[in-house]
Amino acid sequence: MSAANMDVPETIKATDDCAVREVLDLVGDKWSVLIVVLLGRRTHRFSELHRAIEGISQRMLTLTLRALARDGLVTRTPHATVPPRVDYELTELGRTLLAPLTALETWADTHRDEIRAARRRHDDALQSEPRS
Amino acid sequence: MSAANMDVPETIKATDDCAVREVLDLVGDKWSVLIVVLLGRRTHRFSELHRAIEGISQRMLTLTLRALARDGLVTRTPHATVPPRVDYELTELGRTLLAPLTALETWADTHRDEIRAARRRHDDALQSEPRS
DNA sequence: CTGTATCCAAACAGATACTG
DNA sequence: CAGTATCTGTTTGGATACAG
Repeated sequence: MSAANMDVPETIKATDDCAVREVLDLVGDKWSVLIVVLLGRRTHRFSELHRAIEGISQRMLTLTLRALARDGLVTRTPHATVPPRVDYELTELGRTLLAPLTALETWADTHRDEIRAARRRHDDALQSEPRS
Repeated sequence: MSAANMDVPETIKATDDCAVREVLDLVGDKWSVLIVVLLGRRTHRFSELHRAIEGISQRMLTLTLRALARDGLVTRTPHATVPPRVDYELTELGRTLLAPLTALETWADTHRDEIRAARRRHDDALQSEPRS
């Protein structure tokens, strides 16, 4: 825990003091974490990312990278070559995010089956007792 | 890490093998983590959550709770009293999520200022060199 | 190659009114 | 009290065409 839990305020404002919300606003979208994880492995250029992340559109890749750069998680390095080439790399700040992200990933790996089981159980229950 | 990182596949499919994506699909929305954190403190009833989470609509609270219940993260316990009363509680699975969530929260707390600084720096740079 | 611009469809989310 | 139903506005994201 981050020191003592302060006062443990009874009321939480989503837009306010909640730190988790901030992270989620940063990387809670569809593609950010994938990009961060990929860049955690090594520097990638635009087209590499585009190929690596199956299903992402050019538009979303651009937008997501721009947001990550704005938040100081990745750097954008254009090379004045022909053809042009742009490298994306994790910043120091971005690299620090890898650890907690990995923790989440581990959790997902560990409990993936439980979640699926719970979901099946829940959905089955709806089938057997749609008796209002 | 969850054992050896497999093959470290070069290509990641967003809908596929990425475990992080699964967690984010679970709690990556606007309200889920807040609810999980609140329920991590103690059991809450519907109206308590509604009051505690400033800004959430009844609709979103219902939908989010339903999703969390479906994924096996919270339990829903209706009491046949007058007036009716429904208690929401974290499941064992839900409680295991608190740790990685806290890790993220800590990260956010720690780096919040850096992010804001990076954002300002970035936005200022756009002001000073809109020279195409 | 690395984007931008535009258009459009679907998902998301709030407000409000109503029900058991 | 604890929802459900509906309607609507906003946001998100893909497809496509085009540009430096």
